[in-house]
Amino acid sequence: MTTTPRPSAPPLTERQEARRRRILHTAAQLASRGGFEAVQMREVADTAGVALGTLYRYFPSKVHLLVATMQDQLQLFQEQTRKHPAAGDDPGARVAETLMRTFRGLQREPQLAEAMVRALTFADRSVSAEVDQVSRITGALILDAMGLDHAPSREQLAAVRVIEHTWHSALVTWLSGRASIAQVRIDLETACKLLTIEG
Amino acid sequence: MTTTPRPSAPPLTERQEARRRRILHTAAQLASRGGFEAVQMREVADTAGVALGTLYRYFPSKVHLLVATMQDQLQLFQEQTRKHPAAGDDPGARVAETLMRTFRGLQREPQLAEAMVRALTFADRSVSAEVDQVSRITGALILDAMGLDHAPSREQLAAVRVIEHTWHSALVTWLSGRASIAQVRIDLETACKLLTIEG
DNA sequence: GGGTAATCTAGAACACGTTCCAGCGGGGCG
DNA sequence: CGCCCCGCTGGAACGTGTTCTAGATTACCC
Repeated sequence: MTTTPRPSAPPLTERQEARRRRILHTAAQLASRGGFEAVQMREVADTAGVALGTLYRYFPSKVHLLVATMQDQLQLFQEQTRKHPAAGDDPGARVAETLMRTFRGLQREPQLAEAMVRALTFADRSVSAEVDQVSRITGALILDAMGLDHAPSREQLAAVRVIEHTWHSALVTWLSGRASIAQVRIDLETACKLLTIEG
Repeated sequence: MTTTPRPSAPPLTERQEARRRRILHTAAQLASRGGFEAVQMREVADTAGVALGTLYRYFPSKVHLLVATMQDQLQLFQEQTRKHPAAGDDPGARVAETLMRTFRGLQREPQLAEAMVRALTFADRSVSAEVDQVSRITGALILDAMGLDHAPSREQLAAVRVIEHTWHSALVTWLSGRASIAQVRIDLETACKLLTIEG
């Protein structure tokens, strides 16, 4: 569940893996400075030391590139969270706390967050596989935080979906300056009530 | 609450109002055909019979244009809904039903829906006022469907926010082909449970 | 009607995502 | 070793959103 880099593609050589990393790192760096619009494909290519055509061979569009960056970052958060899981006896509270921690992680680089989330929501069908992967990681994050000792019920899975929707949409409203962090917390906590209530 | 076209701007002359309408109509028409990317500013201007500069005077960006289109469409739905409100004794069910109706309305012109929603989620801070207006209409739609005879409680308002998040995000996942209509219905119904439950 | 300021038009120009092409280099295979 | 294929490079070129400019038209006030 932790690594699914290229399901059905030939494995990359070491140099290629290094290139891919350089590109992702450059994208994150540029995004951290100026957000979505500061990630310019020519500049990414130059800074990462690859030709523009090569950049497009690795990531077929700017959106693909930034969604891949989001995958990267989310996996880092996931590892962090597994090392230091949220405490508490209420599953809903643990989930809300975990998501708020992730939120604060994103908040530390708001421009990077803006770039990744804009890409994520702007993505069309050609990126749906990659976006789905992000969604899967997010879902895993939530399920981890629930700390179940058995398989989740149908109701729980439905609740997780709504929490995920709330997470994404709240992120968007925060990034566009239409909601405060406090409001995001309230929204997440409200959605998490679905976990502890028998519908 | 129904009309807030230009909060603090000089009123438009008749010719100007007609131009604005022509532009919005053209945008919706082009979007219906080919979605977001088919709405090309030059073509909108040509078809609407205005100069490119004029188009940009009325709508400062493609995103502004499509968000305004969304406002337009949503208000139509709102009028429809007020004429034929959803029946049923459970507020949550009424809300879910109302949103599903709106959903099916959008489904009738999927390309138009795609264009409007892509614009809505891609919007940056410079469009936040307009996006907020869309959010307000959506909220009103939900509150109408709840059919309250008194002011909504804090918990109810919180639930409405989560329902709205779910609505937006579910719309996005449906448009990008990652969720079926049935799944969207389930997600909305799940979120609507928050209304009938005392937190 | 005349004057003036705002608005509109036509079209060039610019920025950036994306595509394409010609040539080069390195790694595997005979 | 020589050859070939594949990926990489550098750079031109294209499409579309956005901006800018000069001149025509309109709206409005006297």
